[in-house]
Amino acid sequence: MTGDDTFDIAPDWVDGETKALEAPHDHRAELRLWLRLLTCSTLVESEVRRRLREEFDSTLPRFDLMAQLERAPDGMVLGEVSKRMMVSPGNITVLVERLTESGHLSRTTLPTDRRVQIIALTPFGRAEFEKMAARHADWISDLFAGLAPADGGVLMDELAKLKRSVIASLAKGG
Amino acid sequence: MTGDDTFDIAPDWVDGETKALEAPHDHRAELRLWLRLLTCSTLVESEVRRRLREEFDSTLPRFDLMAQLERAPDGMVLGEVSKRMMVSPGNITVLVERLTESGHLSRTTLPTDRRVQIIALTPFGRAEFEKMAARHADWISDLFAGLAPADGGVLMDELAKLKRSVIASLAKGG
DNA sequence: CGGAGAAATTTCAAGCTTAAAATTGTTTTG
DNA sequence: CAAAACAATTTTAAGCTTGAAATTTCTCCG
Repeated sequence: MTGDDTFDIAPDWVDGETKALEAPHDHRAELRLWLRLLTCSTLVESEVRRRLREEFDSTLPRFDLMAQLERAPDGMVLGEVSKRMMVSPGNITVLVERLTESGHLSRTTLPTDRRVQIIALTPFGRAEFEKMAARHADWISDLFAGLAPADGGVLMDELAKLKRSVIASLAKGG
Repeated sequence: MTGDDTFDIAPDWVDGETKALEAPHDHRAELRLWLRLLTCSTLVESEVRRRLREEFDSTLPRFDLMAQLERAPDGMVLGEVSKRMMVSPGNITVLVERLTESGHLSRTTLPTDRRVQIIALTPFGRAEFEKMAARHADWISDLFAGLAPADGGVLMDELAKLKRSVIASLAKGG
């Protein structure tokens, strides 16, 4: 596919614009960038999963769920949690089931609308989460320690631009 | 760990000048950076998964496996694939099973060492993969289109630094 | 040779994830 | 008011993922 000029010869009925759309653009730079981004986040993420399991016998999804609830002392509606975590509603159902069994979460049906489930951290769940969150912050800090503060700032900015690009593309093309 | 990445505005205080704010236990900058990184890769990754399913009735793990095999015309040992993909060996077993059933992969036992399985793309598998890879490159290109080439370059460099930091931290003894 | 140990892979049990269908409850409308 | 539309959640079926245990096959050393 590389070093191949097959596509330079286009039928006459292909106008400039169509040809441009169909020509094999060089997407290598974007692909490499994407692979590198994915590598970084996979490395960090699997290390975090490993340590959550080893130190707390817990999982990342559970940690994330509790993190969402931490800032909502009065609890949160299931659907809201699902949206914030960007996962399917059915997924939340299972996680909540487990965390309720283990005493980390409480769950209430809203009296005024019995379709709605509200979940919140129990005092026990909150205490457990705080332990985990403190360790989690340490881990991330260690993993990122080799990055100079200035580089961290640049990375924040560039990732913000990337995020805008991705969201714009999703909104436009779906 | 997926999440809202609430911090959309780049923090001006993350730079060399304001080190005073970096108290010993303040890990907020790293946490925010990590959340943003994760948000970006989650956004891209789930879109890629969605499209692989919709357009090809396939999955990201299968695509990744085939991608590893694409540049190995003589095939690759299972363990090598597992290392390169950074997933467990048992995982590869299942993926290979499915892709072999569907005719995308061939699998041979090495005659000189019957413990060793060698897998390779079949011609059909290669053809299918090439279709998918072309589309995949287009998707990534679109998603990243809002990022100026210069920003892409900066991002590559900064992610390289981050990757080094993470790997160094993992090696040191996390 | 023969057994200990190492290496490659598979199996297993448990958990996560999703899309789609089903369920339950509420609201709107004819 | 009932029926239809809508909303929140759960269920279901399928697939991915992992760590640990098991299996098969080699290799090495006495």
